[in-house]
Amino acid sequence: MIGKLDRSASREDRTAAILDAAWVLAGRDGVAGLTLRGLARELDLSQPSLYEYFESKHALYDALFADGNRQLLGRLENLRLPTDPRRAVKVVLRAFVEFALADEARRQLLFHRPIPGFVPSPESYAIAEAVLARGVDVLEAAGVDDPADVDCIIAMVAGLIDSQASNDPGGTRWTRHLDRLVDLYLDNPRKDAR
Amino acid sequence: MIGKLDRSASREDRTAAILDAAWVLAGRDGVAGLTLRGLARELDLSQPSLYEYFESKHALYDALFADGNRQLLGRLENLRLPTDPRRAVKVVLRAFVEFALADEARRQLLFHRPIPGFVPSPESYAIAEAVLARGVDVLEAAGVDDPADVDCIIAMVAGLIDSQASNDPGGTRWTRHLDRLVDLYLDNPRKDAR
DNA sequence: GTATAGTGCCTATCGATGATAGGCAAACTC
DNA sequence: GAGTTTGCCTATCATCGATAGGCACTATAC
Repeated sequence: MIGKLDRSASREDRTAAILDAAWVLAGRDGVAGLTLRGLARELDLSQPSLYEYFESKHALYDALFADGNRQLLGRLENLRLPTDPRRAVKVVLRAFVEFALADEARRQLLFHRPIPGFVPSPESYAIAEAVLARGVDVLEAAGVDDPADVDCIIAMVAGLIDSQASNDPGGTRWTRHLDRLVDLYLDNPRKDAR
Repeated sequence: MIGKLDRSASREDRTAAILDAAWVLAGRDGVAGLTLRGLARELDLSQPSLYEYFESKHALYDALFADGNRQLLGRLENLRLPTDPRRAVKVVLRAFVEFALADEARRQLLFHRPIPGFVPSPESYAIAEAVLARGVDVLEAAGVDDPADVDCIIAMVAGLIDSQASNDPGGTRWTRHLDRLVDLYLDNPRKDAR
């Protein structure tokens, strides 16, 4: 039991408490292992009562998706960035990687589609796009002016995160190469025909 | 209806026919959207009868996983490789990427874990490892002797595939950079302290 | 002060899913 | 030809997300 839902709290606080409990259960049983009955049990609620807060299980996942992306956006916004643009890129990407790898359930929900049929709502996806925009900003400040190079760097970082999480969770077998690969990509922009 | 199960065929052929039908349904409804009742209906079988061939739904997924990896291994083995080791690397990785992107359901099943709780059996996973070993062989022939560099290249390719499938399915926005990035990684091995 | 509407929760139930129990008939084995 | 195995069936189970409908409390309107 995580804790009864405080019936005297505001609706907003109660919704947040449900999300917190959902994160705990998702961490324990996996994102896809989350059940409404289990969540309700932890909150000392009946399962149908959860529908007072989320109109479907997918809506709950959508709220978790938005919540996680807000956490990430907040973390990126609070970073103290070095003045050197290249160092700033490394700080931002490192923070991103560490955030992604800090919570397996959150990583799966935010960066993969572990739930059959779940697609984030446009409102929630907008938060994820704000995160991406923050990364693109820092990259552009470091001289990455070709969108193709941005694509490559994003894909490289995603590849490192996935390999790390899948094959060496908790370790640094892949993430230790982040800074070196950032330098490699920044030093070798695509020779395009602009 | 895909086709009734031929009751006079050998057990092996019937099992293969079930897998073929499962691939079709997975392609239509998604890997996770596959249901035993739906599969049985396509084969003109009752749902419990499928348990004569697979002891659980996860066992069916395991057979699909093995089947897909065998397809991939066969494709890699049949490649005519250029004598130039670097060109050989590009041919192998390109074949890998194209195989992964040719079938979305297969890609998800082989390279992600779209099914909650499904983990490939050791026997099936061994086939996936044989695929990986084939890639490592070709990389080593091209002078990649540091396992860390192998890790980085694998992660890079995985990142390209995932970005391509997620954000531009059917296009070439990421995969078009494969050859250039291969050159980049091969020309810049990790400077280690061996 | 009281009628009305909304909120929050409940029990009971639905349809779908994977899985199991148990039975029946054909085919194979010795 | 008796016994076993194979392959299939119907019936049913527990669990899941979702819905229906009702009860109590609160807030608002008049």
